Amino acid sequence: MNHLATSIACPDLVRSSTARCTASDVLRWSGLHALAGSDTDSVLFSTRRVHADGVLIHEGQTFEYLYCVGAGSFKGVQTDVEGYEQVLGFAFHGDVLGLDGLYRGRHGSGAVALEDSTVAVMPFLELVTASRRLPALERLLHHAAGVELRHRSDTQYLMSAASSEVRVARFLLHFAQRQNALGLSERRLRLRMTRRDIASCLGVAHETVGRALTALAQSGCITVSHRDIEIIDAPALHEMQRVTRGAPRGRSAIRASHAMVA
Amino acid sequence: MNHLATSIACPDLVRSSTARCTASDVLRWSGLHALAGSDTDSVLFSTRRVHADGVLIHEGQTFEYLYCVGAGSFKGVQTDVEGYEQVLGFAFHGDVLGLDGLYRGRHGSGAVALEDSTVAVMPFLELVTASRRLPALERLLHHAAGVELRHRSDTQYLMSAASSEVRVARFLLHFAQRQNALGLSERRLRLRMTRRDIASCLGVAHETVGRALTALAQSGCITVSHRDIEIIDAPALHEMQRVTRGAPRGRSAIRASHAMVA
DNA sequence: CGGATTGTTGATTGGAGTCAAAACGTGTGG
DNA sequence: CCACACGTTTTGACTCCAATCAACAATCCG
Repeated sequence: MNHLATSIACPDLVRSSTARCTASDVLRWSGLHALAGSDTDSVLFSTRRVHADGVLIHEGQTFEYLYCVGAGSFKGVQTDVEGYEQVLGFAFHGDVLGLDGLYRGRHGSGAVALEDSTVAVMPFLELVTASRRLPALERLLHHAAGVELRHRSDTQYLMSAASSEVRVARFLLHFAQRQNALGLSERRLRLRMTRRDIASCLGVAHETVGRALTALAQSGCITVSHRDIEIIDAPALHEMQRVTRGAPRGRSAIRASHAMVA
Repeated sequence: MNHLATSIACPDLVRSSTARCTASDVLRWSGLHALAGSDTDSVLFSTRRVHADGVLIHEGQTFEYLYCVGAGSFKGVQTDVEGYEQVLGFAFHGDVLGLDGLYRGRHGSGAVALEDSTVAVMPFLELVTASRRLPALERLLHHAAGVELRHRSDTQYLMSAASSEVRVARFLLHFAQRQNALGLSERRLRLRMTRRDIASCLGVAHETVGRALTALAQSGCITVSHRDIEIIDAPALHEMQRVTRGAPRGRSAIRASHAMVA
């Protein structure tokens, strides 16, 4: 996967300070295979290894780099004055981290590795200037922003569910969908994060996440073994996940489709 | 504020199809005053009026335009299969709508006007090509993405609060802060949205929003009259808003600052 | 004026937060 | 290799907050 074009020949033992990857690699990681070409092969990024629980981005840090996850996984966090750590979301292979630094040149949220991980380090200003020559890099940036916004919406959707069981069911389905998009199994899930991280992200107590998981297991939807979860009855999970807050009493959806503006 | 440069002389009766504004206007609306110059004066956008409850962006619509709010306000919505309308956030003067269309070229969420409003219509592809010549437009795009991501984080923070009263207090403070950033009063707030919209955004029942408001009023923090809210005791509101889920039991914040990776 | 939407208030009840304790896993150092 | 400490996970019991249902008042429309 790594084109070590001009670099050292021992891929496995490359020092993190010297390891490099190309923009084409990043494009492929992000799912933009068609945009990887000979021109982007010549754009090199350094890579950085982050061990489990290591901090890739500190909250409040000045914005300099964007990172693309090559291997491993991260959680996005925001710590409030009380020291409570709110988990904003999770990032996996191909996701770009650090985009919130676009606001006022400071990272409003941090990124912490859930396991030993590797990222491509993309200096933002260089990326921008290079993107004026290379539309592929421009597309990469826009795509990354779109994906990030999409993930935020999804997370809000998770949190909006009324019951905790529904939230957990949605979380599992969402997780499975992302795994599937990466070519992994959508049935066998290995959770990289703790129950507490999930709980923070869903806005419930961490005990509640556990209870919801055992409840879902007892109803036959899933099996749970530590952090390994297997989805047994996906349709049942989907059915469970549908229940939202309140009845669709208003006809707001209908009204909306009427209220089209020319 | 609007430069009706070459247009008709009766501003109030201008047809939406003919009204125009310049990129400099949009830059100023977004707070990027320093970037507005003679070069951006020559870039024209058409404007569009949307009456109250009018739909600016339909969910699922193909992505063509970005919109910058010139006057009025909007809510971002996502309707699920059941017809339940989840409010993702609110947009005011200077906010850019439609960025979630960057993901797969379709708008994942819609935008509905809370009152009669006006937006600048920016064709995305034209904006991108123009931005290669004009760094100011490039900056505009990045700034808009940063602001959008910031708003999403803020909304997640609102929803993460344990008690409903805290959520509402945070919502008011957040709202006041945005009003203040626009040069409006941070004490006198006029809510443009219904209690139900707020409730959806905060993830609580709409009755609960009302109860929380009356409770905050009875404790002397605020006064409430319909949709007009005055913040009487801002420090007390801040104090109220601090309470988060659970005690700061772990030393995660401390550990994080130790776990710096080179 | 009348209908619909919005907002408020009350009574009830279930669900989830909280506290507590124990089982389980993991990694560390003796 | 074992012992120990620490974090994670699970389970239980209790309490209370907020969802829900319901009725009503206020407001905004045409």
